[in-house]
Amino acid sequence: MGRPPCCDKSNVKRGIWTAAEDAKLLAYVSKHGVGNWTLVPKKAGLNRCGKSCRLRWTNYLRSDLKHDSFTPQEEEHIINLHEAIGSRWSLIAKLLPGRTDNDVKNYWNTKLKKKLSKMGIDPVTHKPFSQILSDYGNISSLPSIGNQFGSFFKNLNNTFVPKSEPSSGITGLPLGFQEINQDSVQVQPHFLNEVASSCSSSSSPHATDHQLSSQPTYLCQQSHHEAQITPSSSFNWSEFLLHDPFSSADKLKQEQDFNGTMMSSSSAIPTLAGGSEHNLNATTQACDFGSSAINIGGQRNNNLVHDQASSSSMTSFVDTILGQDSEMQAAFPELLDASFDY
DNA sequence: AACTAGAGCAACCGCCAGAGG
DNA sequence: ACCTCTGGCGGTTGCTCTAGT
Repeated sequence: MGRPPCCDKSNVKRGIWTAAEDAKLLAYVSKHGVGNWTLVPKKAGLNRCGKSCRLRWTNYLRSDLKHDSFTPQEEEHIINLHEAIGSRWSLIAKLLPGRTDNDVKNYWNTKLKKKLSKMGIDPVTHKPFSQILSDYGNISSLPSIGNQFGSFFKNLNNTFVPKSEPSSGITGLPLGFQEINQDSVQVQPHFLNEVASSCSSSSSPHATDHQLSSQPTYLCQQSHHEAQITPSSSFNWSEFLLHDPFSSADKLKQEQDFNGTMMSSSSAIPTLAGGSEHNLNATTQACDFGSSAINIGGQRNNNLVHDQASSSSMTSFVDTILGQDSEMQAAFPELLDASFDY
């Protein structure tokens, strides 16, 4: 006999939240804090599962959330954090102020996985496809390898098979993925050019400002003592990052500020690859983000609310709600400071 | 204008860990 | 030690929107 459901699903509303429900939840949480989520729907007058309320709050209603699109800097950090710690979305989100695990997860699944595949990088291992192939030698033996390379083959099929050239060495691989030798695998420049031109994003003239390093390394998360593979042909993620031609000056400044704060935190990232959960937590907690409004693991910063409300692309309803929230915070700072801890 | 496919995203599901009795 | 409950997490689903035909 399994665990009983947290609520009677036949009697609770499901699906998209209405503006009225949002308002009720926001008003309740602003006044009382979160506390026991199972009691929240009842006290707030909502016919919802407590779990659903918590999710709605954490993923949408929190005033410290960004509702605009991901910046190239954020994208870069997601990629590197995923490389370091895998699909630990909540941890990754904690290192990206204003983003939720759901945001990051969705963005990864819809955008970044495809982008990495286009670049010839397996999004699971962050290794070049060619490296994976060379690791396992004869391609004809690969079907027996099993699930480990499920994503690899899927991505390989989706991305490269239509472009494969029969004359290139390994059957089914494009020229750009020719193995140079057994010890070092090069991603050839012409291939990178092809990838870059096939991507919707364009190279940013200031891309080098955001490089993680001049020679990105590929760490296999599944093996912490794995030797680092350094492609001899240098490139950086920023070459492939999204570029928003409609970025406003404000947004650019925001990105610059963000970059400045994130760079300090990213310096700690490489230690995560081979580190323990303890190290990760320590890094997370130590991460202050300087001018960022969020203090991870600390207290809510009320100053963010106004900026969020004025700069985000939220609907007028949400703007209104956030405005009310801001007023309530101003009126009852001690209440909120004591109640919020995320 | 109508239809379709794909992308994006909000929400749900089920599992797990930890706290408390 | 065991059980129950809750919060949190990652994976998945399904709805909505948009671009293409």
